Amino acid sequence: MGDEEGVDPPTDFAPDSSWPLPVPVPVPVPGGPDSVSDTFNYFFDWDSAMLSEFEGNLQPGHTEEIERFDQLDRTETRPDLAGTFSASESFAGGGGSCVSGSVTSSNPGGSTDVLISNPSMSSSSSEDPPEKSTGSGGKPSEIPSKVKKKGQKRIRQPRFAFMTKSEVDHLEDGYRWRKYGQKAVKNSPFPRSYYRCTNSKCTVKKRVERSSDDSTIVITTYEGQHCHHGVGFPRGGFINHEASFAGQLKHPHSSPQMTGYLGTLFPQEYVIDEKETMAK
DNA sequence: CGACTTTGACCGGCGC
DNA sequence: GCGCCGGTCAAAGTCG
Repeated sequence: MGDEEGVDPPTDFAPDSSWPLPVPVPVPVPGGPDSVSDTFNYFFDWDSAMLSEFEGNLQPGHTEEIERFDQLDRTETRPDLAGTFSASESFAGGGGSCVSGSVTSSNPGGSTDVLISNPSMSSSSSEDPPEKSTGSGGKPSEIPSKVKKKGQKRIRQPRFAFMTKSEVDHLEDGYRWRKYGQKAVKNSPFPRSYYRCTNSKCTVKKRVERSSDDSTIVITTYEGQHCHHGVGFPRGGFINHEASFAGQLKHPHSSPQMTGYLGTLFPQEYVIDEKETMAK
């Protein structure tokens, strides 16, 4: 009945519902801008990662993995970790937003709680600020025009970044995004745009910026994980090029169809096999 | 009219 | 302690 009527995420992380976030092509940014290099410090064995994700989703233990992954994310700048994580460890917990923290919930009856359950979700929840009361004691209740939830430490969600060669900054990925900010980044002539999933129950965010090294390369960093289907998203269907992208990665050398598919949907010149391209 | 983008300001973390 | 910088907010503007 209603448990899978489209809007609500299925009870649990079914492979077709919670997208393993796009595709973190393991691209070591060449000389990378410090702002992103940390993200790229991870070198996933994406093949395994994807498999792990799909297979592991249904396992009850993924909760722990999520937390673990979250920790990994926080260790970001540890080069020693690069290439050390096995995909199953690092990606299986790709979970983020909708589960972060406590997880999942899966709340068969309603997905709403899922979001709120995350104590660390300080940044978002803008939709329904429960009570930012934390006033932190510093600010007078006098309406600080821009009062933020203080006192709460911002814990980042697991992030995945990938580079795509494209002329457009904002690539279609099957989800609707609302831009909530743009900032000039240091060491880069290009601004960085901040997007948030328009789904009120979803706190996934993504940053989009162009590589200062190669302006044709768009660096997209996802934070969190969708807990809903993309727009017009047929269950299990790949409409999202990033998802397709993922599929492509699973068969980097034997999926000509996917390549064609991508080409059809997205005229831009996407670099699918960046492992090769960037490796040069 | 609602949804989305733009943009300036604010806040917190971090390095010096 | 101070300043820089990334990230976010929210008012105003734009568009369909």
